[in-house]
Amino acid sequence: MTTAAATPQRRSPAGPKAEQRVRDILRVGREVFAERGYEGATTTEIAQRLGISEATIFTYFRGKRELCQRAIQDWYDENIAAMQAGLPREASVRAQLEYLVLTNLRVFLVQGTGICALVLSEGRAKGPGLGEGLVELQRRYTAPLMALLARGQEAGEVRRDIPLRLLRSLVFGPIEQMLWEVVITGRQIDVEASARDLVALLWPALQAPDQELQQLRRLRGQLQALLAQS
Amino acid sequence: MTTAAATPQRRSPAGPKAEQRVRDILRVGREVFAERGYEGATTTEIAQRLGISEATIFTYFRGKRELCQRAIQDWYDENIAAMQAGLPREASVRAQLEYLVLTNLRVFLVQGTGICALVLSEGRAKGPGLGEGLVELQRRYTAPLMALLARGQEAGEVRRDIPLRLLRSLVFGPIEQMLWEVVITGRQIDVEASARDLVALLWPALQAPDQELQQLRRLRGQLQALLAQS
Amino acid sequence: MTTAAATPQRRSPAGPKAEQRVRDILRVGREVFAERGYEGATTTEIAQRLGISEATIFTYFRGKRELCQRAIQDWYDENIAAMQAGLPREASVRAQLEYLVLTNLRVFLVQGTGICALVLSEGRAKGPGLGEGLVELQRRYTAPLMALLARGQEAGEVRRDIPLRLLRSLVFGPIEQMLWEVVITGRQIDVEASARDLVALLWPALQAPDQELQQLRRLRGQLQALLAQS
Amino acid sequence: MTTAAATPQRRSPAGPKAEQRVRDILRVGREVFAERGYEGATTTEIAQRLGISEATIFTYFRGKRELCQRAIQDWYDENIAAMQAGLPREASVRAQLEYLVLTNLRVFLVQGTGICALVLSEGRAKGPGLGEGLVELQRRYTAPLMALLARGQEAGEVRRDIPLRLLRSLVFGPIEQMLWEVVITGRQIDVEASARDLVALLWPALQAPDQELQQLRRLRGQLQALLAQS
DNA sequence: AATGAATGAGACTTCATTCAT
DNA sequence: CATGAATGAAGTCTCATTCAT
Repeated sequence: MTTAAATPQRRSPAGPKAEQRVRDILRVGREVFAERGYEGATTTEIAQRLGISEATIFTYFRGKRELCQRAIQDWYDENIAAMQAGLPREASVRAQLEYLVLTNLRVFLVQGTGICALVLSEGRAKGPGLGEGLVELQRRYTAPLMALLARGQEAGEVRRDIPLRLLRSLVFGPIEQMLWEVVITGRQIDVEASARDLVALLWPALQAPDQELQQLRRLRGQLQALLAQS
Repeated sequence: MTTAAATPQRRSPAGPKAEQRVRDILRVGREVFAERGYEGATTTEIAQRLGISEATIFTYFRGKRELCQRAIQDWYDENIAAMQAGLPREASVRAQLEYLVLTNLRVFLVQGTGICALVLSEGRAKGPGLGEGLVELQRRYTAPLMALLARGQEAGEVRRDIPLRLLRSLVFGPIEQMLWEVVITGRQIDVEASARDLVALLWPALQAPDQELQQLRRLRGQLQALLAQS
Repeated sequence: MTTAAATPQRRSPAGPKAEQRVRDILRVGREVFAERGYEGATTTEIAQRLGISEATIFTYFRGKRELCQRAIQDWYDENIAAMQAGLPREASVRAQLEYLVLTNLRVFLVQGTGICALVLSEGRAKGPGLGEGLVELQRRYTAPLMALLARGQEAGEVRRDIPLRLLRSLVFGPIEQMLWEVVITGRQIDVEASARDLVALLWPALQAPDQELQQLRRLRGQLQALLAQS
Repeated sequence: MTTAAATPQRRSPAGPKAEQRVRDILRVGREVFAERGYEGATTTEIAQRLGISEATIFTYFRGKRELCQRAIQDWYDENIAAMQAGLPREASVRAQLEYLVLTNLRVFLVQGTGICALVLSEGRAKGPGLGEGLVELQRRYTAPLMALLARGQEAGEVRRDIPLRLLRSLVFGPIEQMLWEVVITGRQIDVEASARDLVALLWPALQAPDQELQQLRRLRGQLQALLAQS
């Protein structure tokens, strides 16, 4: 009796107008989820900000959860693209690192940390939460930095004796900390100076010890010269 | 004449049995809030896990918010105490730093990062949320590290040219990152090794540049000896 | 920066069907509040009597309090309008008074005294209760009688030496008493006869003493005539 | 199996101490019910004001309803007794009327109108409410006035052509109105002057028309004298 | 006799979601 | 396609009442 063919779910209508609708809802959805968190956000508010009916949202999305997931995904896609697009691949490793740090700071300071907090707090929800694809997104998000660090290692500018993961934490960790400080205290900061300072602070730790050794050898030479003079 | 008499507050019981109840509820409340976040947690679930009636919870706490606040505060109090109690004040600055890093990693890895995420995500809630006393708690939580860094500066072992705040971020940031990695990927790590590695990684960045100079001078002495031998 | 954005208000629907719903809910709400008092009434009962979901009530009203306030206001508006519409302004003061008394009796006997009791008992509630606009409504409700009494005073038919307030009490007081008797004992009364009787009873007390003097003078004339005949 | 003997409900312990407890609870219960209304009052508040446990209340009363009923009854008993005790039975009917009016005003103005409102609003509750014995209590409460009016009728000082019930309404109605005015507006009044004024206002309406005739006859005599002189 | 402690029942309210139009 | 209208399910919280101690 029951035909094997799945009922064609009449969701997500197609067409250029429809695409615009989807984009609008995603944009505002992102805003609201970022401001209020997943549970705190309501479809009512999203619909009201758009000036449309709540029901319309459900014409384009299967539910609140899906909308939120897609909003997060969109945010990642945008920022991953931006991160990769602007990277000055010809510059020095350190310069590229500065670019990535600066861009990361900007992403959050300009767009708010809401999405970040959203991901952090919803990513850990028990049961089948939002967090399905988050690991992969996070991986892609941090990919440019990972690649850069790898290139740095190859070039002998970044130490090889520490797992990349740990180095990544060393970079992203302080960034996040700085952001929370801004959020909590409300104090404004000079983004570019902060990026420069942070990289200056991190750079010695990232550098390869053998690199240090080379420096020391160079130093030894210099010292020899010095000693000769004294 | 008919001045508004304040509605009487239902006092929470105060006997010895009561104290145990309060502890139980706080313990389970902490669990659930950590797992689900403030909005996602329900008094129903807390009561069910305890095998008690929902009403009982409200006999001991004025409401969900108060329960959550006290759960967070409890968590902080416990860990602040633990952090200060075990600190080897006679050891070197670096050894003390290792202790703090290790303890922080343990705190979260053993107890879960839920509370941390809870604080992070609810701290930013609009309006008069949970975040009343959070700033102060956070300050007390980071106080041991701050004090240590300050002592390090006085001893000339930690660079003075960078604000303490930034140095703190440099320490806590990577810790948090490592924790997230554990949570997200589910991979276990060797806590003690990780702590050692992280400090080794951080130490050069924390050291005072003039300290480096001193090292170089010591190095020069050694080099002189070396040179003499060669 | 993260200023608390007002939570968006769920707007009540505004279509033509919606208006009917609002009217229905107000009608039944008035009934239930009248029967049970504010605290005693439940949204559950109102919804059940209407055969709708409780949630529907909250689609149209912000809450129980608002529903009750609007129900009371509606009741007042209806009756104030009715009172003023039917007043025979060309008739004698006494005839108009009879009309007002009769209408008042009818208002309560037909619609029940519930709303009246509701207003009386909730008007005194501690704190910011329902009683916000009640004083004003009550003023408007008694306005026709007050105006009539004032006109009576100007026309020399109502005594001027007593504050209007007291005269008003003299009229409304017994009306209310009669109503309670009906309610409590359940005995039916002849509304029109009662109104006539009550006015007959009140009239001497309302009349101006100098008016009495005039009557006595008239009487004196009649007496003179009488005396002459005797 | 089930013995016919009713289980002896172990309620209302006896003894002199117990009686004091009952009195205390009734006293405070009256206060709270008067302030908050039946639904608004809580056993919690009553217990707290007494400094005893909630459970104790239920040792002496079967439940909230019973407590409230007995509190109301007590109030009536007290005031009925007071009303009858102080009545100057030797004075004129009018003087006795003034006493009753004054006492009624005092009862409410001193003790608050809470109980009055309580009776009014709970007396009409649907189902088996508090209102069981209220009719009888109300009858006894108004008995002194009824008796006085009856004596007045016998003495020819109060008109006989109007049912006593209506005359009673004529007296109590305005009293109640005045009270509500005091409660609502919060304005203080001179109780004794108000009582005098009200009786002065009512007296003509209460007087027997044949009494009036007698007055007119007396007047006629006086008029004759007057006419003779003129 | 008094109470500390617990709770069942039920209140108001919110919100994601559905469906006929 | 968009939506007005309705609602089931669930949430937080209150309170009269019971019972072992």
